[in-house]
Amino acid sequence: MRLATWNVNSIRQRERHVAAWLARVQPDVLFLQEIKCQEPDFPRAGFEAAGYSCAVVGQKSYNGVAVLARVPFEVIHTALPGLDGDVAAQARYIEIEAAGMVLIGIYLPNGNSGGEAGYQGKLAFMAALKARAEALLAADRDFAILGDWNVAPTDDDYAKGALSAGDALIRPQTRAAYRSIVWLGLTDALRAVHPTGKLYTFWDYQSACFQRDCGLRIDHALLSPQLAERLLTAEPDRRERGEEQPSDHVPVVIDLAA
DNA sequence: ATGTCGGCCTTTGGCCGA
Repeated sequence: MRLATWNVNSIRQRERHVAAWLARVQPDVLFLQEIKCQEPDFPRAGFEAAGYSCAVVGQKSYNGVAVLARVPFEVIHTALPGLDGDVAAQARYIEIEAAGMVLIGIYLPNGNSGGEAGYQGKLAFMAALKARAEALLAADRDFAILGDWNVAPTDDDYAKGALSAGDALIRPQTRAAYRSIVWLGLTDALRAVHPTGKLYTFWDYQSACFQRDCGLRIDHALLSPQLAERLLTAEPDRRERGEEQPSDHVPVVIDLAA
């Protein structure tokens, strides 16, 4: 079972990249973030022709998530249960059931815009996500949460100079909230496979960041305990960042046994 | 060197978000 997540920074700009990537990597389930369109404008036809069913949670201009899957699935939630306020109206969450698992795709608020209220929205999203994970653990479900978390969990997870001190991606409260989710008993798949050292999933378009490997690890896949026992590999696909007109994020691919 | 993208309105440039 191959799971993946990719912030594509506009699906209409990246349709060909995604189609080629599906053909090359053959994921069973791919979560997308920042599709930046409403559901009717999602270019589903090409993906469906390639054997991938699509579920889309879109909005105009910003945000937007989707899932493409070549295994049968059912959409369970299109918004994060328990979340209120402005951020709750944004297209940032999709939850499906597939192959006996609950699979969640998220686009967590960046938290650097909108002042302190914007940052509080990020924390509110993380609190509600923690509650959702707790509920799934209590129900003894196998689950994974994949997506753009907009959190660089430790100092190994961003290049020096890639972020300013006080950035919402590394604020202590941000990291504490991330840890509190992991510490429920989940496994950060990339770090389970690559425990130390530089490991990035995003390079800013500005200042030749990719050429200088001035990146961030902000796209994560967290696995519930029983799924973690099935973890085989977890890799960022850096190759995609070197393609023509790439997204600023690369896909993260997780392989589970059976 | 406030540097690059994407979307959209205020629309052929400026703004926001990232």
